[in-house]
Amino acid sequence: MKIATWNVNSVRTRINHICDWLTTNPDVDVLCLQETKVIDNDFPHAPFSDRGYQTYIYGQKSYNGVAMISRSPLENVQMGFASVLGKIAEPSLDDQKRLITAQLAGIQIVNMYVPNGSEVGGEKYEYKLRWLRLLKLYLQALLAQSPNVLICGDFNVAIADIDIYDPKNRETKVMATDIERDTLAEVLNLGFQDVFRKFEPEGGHFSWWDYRAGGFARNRGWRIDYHFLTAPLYERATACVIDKEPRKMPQPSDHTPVIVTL
Amino acid sequence: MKIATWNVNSVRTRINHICDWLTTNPDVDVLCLQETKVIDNDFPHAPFSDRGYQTYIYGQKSYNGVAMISRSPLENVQMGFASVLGKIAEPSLDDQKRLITAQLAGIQIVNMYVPNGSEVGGEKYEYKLRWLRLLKLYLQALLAQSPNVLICGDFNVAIADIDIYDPKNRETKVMATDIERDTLAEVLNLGFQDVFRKFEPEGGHFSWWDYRAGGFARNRGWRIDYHFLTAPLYERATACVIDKEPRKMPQPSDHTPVIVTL
DNA sequence: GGGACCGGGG
DNA sequence: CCCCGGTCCC
Repeated sequence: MKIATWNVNSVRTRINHICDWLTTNPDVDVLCLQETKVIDNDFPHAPFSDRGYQTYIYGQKSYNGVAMISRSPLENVQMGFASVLGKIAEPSLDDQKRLITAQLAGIQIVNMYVPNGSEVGGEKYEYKLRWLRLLKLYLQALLAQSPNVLICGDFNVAIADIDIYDPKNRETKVMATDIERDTLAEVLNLGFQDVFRKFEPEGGHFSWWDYRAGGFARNRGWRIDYHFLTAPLYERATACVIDKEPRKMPQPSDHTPVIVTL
Repeated sequence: MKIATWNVNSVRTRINHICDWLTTNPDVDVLCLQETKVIDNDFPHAPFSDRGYQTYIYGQKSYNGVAMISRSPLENVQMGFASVLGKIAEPSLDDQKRLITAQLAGIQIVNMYVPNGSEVGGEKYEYKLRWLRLLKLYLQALLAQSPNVLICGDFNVAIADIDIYDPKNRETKVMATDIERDTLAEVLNLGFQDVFRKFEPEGGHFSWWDYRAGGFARNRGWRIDYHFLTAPLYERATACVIDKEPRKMPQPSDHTPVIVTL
């Protein structure tokens, strides 16, 4: 089974890129999208259903939005924190549509778009940290039901220095501060491992390059898109690759897909 | 000699269409553009100079803007009413960049983008009529200097019922009212003839189709782009054609080129 | 419907 | 740098 994650930065703008990518990657079973940036009523279902995919969407206007595109029907699709946790202490953490989960073949797949955080120490940064803390409770609840949990998406955190083209002054950079790393580590310590690192110990592998200042041309990237797997899935995994091809196309997303093979 | 007029609805958005069109129409000597929608500092000169064309521009931010693209250098380029008339009674008629003229091989070529008028009877409609009245004085001044005057561009008036796909209720439609026609006729009565009609008496030939409601697919068009010629040039003319091909391309301008052969 | 600008977000 | 959503204009 192949599961992919891709922050597409608008599913409508990128629909042709996504369809072309599915055509050249027909063995991908589930594609997890982030930043669909579209309300559910306007989601382009037809391009996917025409190609034989099911679509599961959780969108909002303008910002955020996640979706799962699957060859086979998914089961028990749940959107947002509250759908899993019941009443949550800070309901505003579900205002932004960033989290969808479903089951396929005994695997609990969680697709997420972690808040970016904007500026270190700002209000959005604090929201990001609170979001990650609630994510821990959310995943605890899922882990209580299944040992096979895969979480993937745009985590907006480079978890190690080798995941940033230039980690200098990283404490000033959102996505790179110790507190973000530690807060995410608290989540991952529930029993999730970075499957990309099972196969690739070296740095210099990135999943996002800023549109500005020729980030991609100069390979000034960050690895912020991941698949984190619980032990049974981690053992099963036979590959995890970053596909840089879509980032080379005209008018690309700033992110590129990451694919895990189980 | 071939002279073309084309309202491109943004020269930057349409630059590839324009260059492709020049490549397939290498015998066009002068291309008059309207609605360049770009300030002079941002005009894309290079695509034209790379292909061996001179560029003469008179632009503004967002709206309006005209340009002349020529294989040979043009002479005595003048922008706006005041450059020809000196002080004008209503200087605001030069606030919008809609008028450029130059000479080539003894022909005075005038490239214009007549105000649209927005709604019949409104403030912009009145501005359009005043603009056309000043145009008459402007052309009188040019005619005093040369018998060979060609005026072309987007006139935003369908001069006869056969120039509208459906002339019903035309008194309510801007670009079709008698007062617009009469005001433009006052200009043309200085000695200009519609050279398209030298070769084509039938209706159903249009140069503009609204983007909305499938205007082009249903051929709901208007003929509002013209070449009007003084007698010596009118006699010389051997062809005048509307080239609908660019309007069939993806992401086209709503107007298509009109080419006169002298 | 499709340009352009602006302001917000990354 | 590029996306979105408003607003203006045609």
